[in-house]
Amino acid sequence: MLQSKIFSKTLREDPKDEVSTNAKLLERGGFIYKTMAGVYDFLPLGWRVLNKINNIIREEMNAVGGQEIFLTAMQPRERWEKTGRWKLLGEEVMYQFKDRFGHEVGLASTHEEAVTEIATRFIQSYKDLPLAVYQIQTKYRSESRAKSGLIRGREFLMKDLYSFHATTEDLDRYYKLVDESYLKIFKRCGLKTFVTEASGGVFSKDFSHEYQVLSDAGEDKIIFCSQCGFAQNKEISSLDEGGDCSKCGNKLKVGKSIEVGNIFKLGTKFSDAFGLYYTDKEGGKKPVIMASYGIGPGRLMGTIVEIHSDEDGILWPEEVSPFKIHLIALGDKAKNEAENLYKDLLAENIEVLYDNRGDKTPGEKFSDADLLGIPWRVVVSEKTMEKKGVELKKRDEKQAKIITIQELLKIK
RNA sequence: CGGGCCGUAGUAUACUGGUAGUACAUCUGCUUUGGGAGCAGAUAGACUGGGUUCGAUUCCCAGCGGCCCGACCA
Repeated sequence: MLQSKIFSKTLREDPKDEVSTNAKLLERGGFIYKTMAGVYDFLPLGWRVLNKINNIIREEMNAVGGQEIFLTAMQPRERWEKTGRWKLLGEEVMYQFKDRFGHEVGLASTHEEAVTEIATRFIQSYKDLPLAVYQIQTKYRSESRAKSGLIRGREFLMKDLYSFHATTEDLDRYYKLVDESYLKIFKRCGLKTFVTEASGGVFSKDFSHEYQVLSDAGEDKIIFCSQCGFAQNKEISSLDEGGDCSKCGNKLKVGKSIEVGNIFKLGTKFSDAFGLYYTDKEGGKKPVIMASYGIGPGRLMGTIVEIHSDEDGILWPEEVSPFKIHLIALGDKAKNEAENLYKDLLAENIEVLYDNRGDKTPGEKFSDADLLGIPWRVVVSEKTMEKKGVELKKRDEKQAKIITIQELLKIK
């Protein structure tokens, strides 16, 4: 991609109406644009990052047998009446309105109702189980207070996986599988998460589990053991800071954290409401046992910025970076050389953002490179041409080195 | 939803009861090219509505919008 043509521009100053690191850096870098509080547009760079994250999630969801689907945001009131949540969620987070024919519709803030209703058509026998479906889809929530950029919005992307089981044993087996899958996802996104015990809600006396990333930008508080990884949400925990970890004896700490994902056993709440039953081997009729598993890709993106940034800008972990290489041409004399290198990199299928802007000074290009946070910076200039190579610098290192173009093309 | 702070060019900021200045960005020309470059010129701005006033961007009220704290968070 040519930086001179990109549908965004970097800003020199922090936007005055943002305080959180992720919002400031993502807006300054031109990754996102704010349409209203808690509602952000994704511009080319941001959309690339978001899709990198989504694809990591897809790979891991497919690996645990998830089938990707895409459900509607707009849904009729009647569906939500089955669980009594039309009123409940309407009073809290759900956008509801009448269309011009007077039909009452709502924008889904979650999809248990939808997926359970659909499942009643396709799950009838124990032979249809287990089953897992997921989507990456836009959710709407009328949050009383949007905050912290991408961390808490009113329109946001969510990956939601729903699993259906004949027995609690099978649900437990799959729950564990998804837990491992989630840890892979967050690791690939460059995040260290604490699997945190949290309230299971009114329908389960088990814990649910949240994936928490320690960060001052977070709105949750967890008590955790940095040695063995045990963690509980402070909302439900009776443990105290400085106490001993019951698992390993280490001292417990308390910290603010961002919830980037959660997994939750639903039991038969939705199956009962929609009449989702299956016939077992003996011919008996039984409710399907369900669980749901969420990850917010946009929130994940914001969290990555909170964790991986310095005073100059973002440091994208390689797997989610919008590009692998940021190629910078300095000066007219280096233009042809840089142009050729750009083509060579493209031919090798290396993702490269090429700063071909002719009217920017070196300082501005370097500052932009630091802000955008692409892991590898490659400079072509008169100086590097004299040395018969190009300059390579990692975003998280101070020192640059000169390497040959042949070496560069092999870095993949 | 309660409380606080705040709305001035694309961005960030000044000053002002007599219609607004600076920097960056943008455009033109020339120069320049290793950490936000120089000269000359150009374009561009008071959230909305009401009130006070001869006159309001400025003062007052309301609305709308943004951020922060708190409550809430399927």
